[in-house]
Amino acid sequence: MVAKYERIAQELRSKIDNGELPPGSQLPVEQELRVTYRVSLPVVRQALDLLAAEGLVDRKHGRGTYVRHPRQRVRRTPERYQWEKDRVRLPEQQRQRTGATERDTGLTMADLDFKAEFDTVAANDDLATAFSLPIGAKLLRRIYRTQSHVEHSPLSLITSYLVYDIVAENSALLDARNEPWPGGTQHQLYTIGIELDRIVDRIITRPPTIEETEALDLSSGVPIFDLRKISIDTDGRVVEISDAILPGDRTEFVYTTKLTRW
Amino acid sequence: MVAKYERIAQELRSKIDNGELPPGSQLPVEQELRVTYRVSLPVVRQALDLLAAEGLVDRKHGRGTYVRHPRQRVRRTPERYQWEKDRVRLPEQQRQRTGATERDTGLTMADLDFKAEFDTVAANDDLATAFSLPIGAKLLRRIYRTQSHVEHSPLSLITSYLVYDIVAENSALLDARNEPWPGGTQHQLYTIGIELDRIVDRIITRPPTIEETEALDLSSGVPIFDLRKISIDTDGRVVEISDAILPGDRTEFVYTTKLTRW
DNA sequence: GAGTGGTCTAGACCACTGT
DNA sequence: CAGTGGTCTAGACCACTCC
Repeated sequence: MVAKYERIAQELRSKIDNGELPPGSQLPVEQELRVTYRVSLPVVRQALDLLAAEGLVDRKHGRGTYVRHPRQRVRRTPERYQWEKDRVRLPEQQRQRTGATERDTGLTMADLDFKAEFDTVAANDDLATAFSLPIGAKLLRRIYRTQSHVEHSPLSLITSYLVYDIVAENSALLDARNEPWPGGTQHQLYTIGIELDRIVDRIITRPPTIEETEALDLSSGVPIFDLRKISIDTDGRVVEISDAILPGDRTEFVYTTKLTRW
Repeated sequence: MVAKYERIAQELRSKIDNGELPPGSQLPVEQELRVTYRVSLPVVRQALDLLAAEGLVDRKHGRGTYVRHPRQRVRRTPERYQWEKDRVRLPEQQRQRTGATERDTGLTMADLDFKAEFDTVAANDDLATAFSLPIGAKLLRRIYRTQSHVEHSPLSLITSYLVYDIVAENSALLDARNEPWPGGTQHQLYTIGIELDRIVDRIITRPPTIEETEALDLSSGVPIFDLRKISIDTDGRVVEISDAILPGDRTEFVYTTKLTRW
């Protein structure tokens, strides 16, 4: 026995697949579907909610239900890390020109709404393990919100952790008003004599929390990427951990693995 | 004005967060919540459905609603590619010992339910572009389902594409009955004189389709990873494209980027 | 103001799970 | 068989969007 709402969803799904309902087009309104399929309103709504959870349609209050456009994904590759490192030792004027976010998005600083907040926190179990520090160790936490006023651009929520005692050596690094810092974190670390040896990316996916949904303006059903970036210096020390929340429908990761020749 | 179902969800959410409702514990049944919050049943259900979509609880028909356990994630790293390549030129007996899946999961072939189906398809726009071939080019499509009878292990759905005219040189490669092939795809390619130079991983995330939900036994709200692996040989030719669907709650990717020294 | 989706009520009956 | 979640009805009223 297939449920009615499943059957309705199935029929709409195939109309979307075969192009009868192309991206951007409006689905029949709830009342109309109620009549066509001879069901009560909640059943129609259940079918549409299901399609929304699958990412096929967008429900817009007061306007209608629309077939979702496939999103253009912004590609993220680890080449950015080497690019950042190469910029560190350039003169400030050149470093200032553009940051990594602008490089990724193609937007200029004027289009971006940049916010940074700093505070200190005690390392929890998770962070302490990652840093190889005792639980409770003092960390500088930096929270970045990059928003854009122009549409269709990727946003992100980034939380970065640094070991407080290490970065306190340069007090300018403790003040959020110095952000955005020309040359980014790698240059900040450079000011206290730290050179990065490698960066480890760990990628997971999950449904967003309510806050993430709002901050990233996610449609219902869209999952998020949670990227943890671990920066390790030339002494093998973990010097920064950065957690980025990225919209799952606007992001793709590309990593190339070179194999040794026979 | 906060909706009632939102308020109920919020209250249950905090009880889960603060440990009052630990992982594995059962939530109050719908009827009980209906009384406690003085709302109708659909409202309670809406709240619980929301928590399920967020991945916080599992709804089990006929049994109750339970706080979900955080899943142990299986780590996927690109080191497996080099490992596979190194195995290619070992004697068959050693290659036979274990495959990549077993290496990843720690399970032996006896625990795994392995299925392979081969057919040929015409390259669509997407595949033709990736292979740098004309649309309609003949491809060998290989579909693998790896399931496990023991619990808590990762499953995957893999679709692999090879250029038909290239692999037809060794007719053994066209027959699904030769799977699982000791040494995997890299060894199969080796039999026709192909050596891989590099592998490009492209990772996206999205909600699962109905079929994927069933095949991977996903709880509601769990997104999936879609990993496209592009294998490029020493002549710079794309020789294999493999699309893997992986459960989002049981998978993590780890990639290390080595930076050049100053 | 008209059209649309969002929330909610107060029930009824069915399907699955475990004893 | 009892307990639980799954589906469905037939309404009512509210909130948002756009003209």
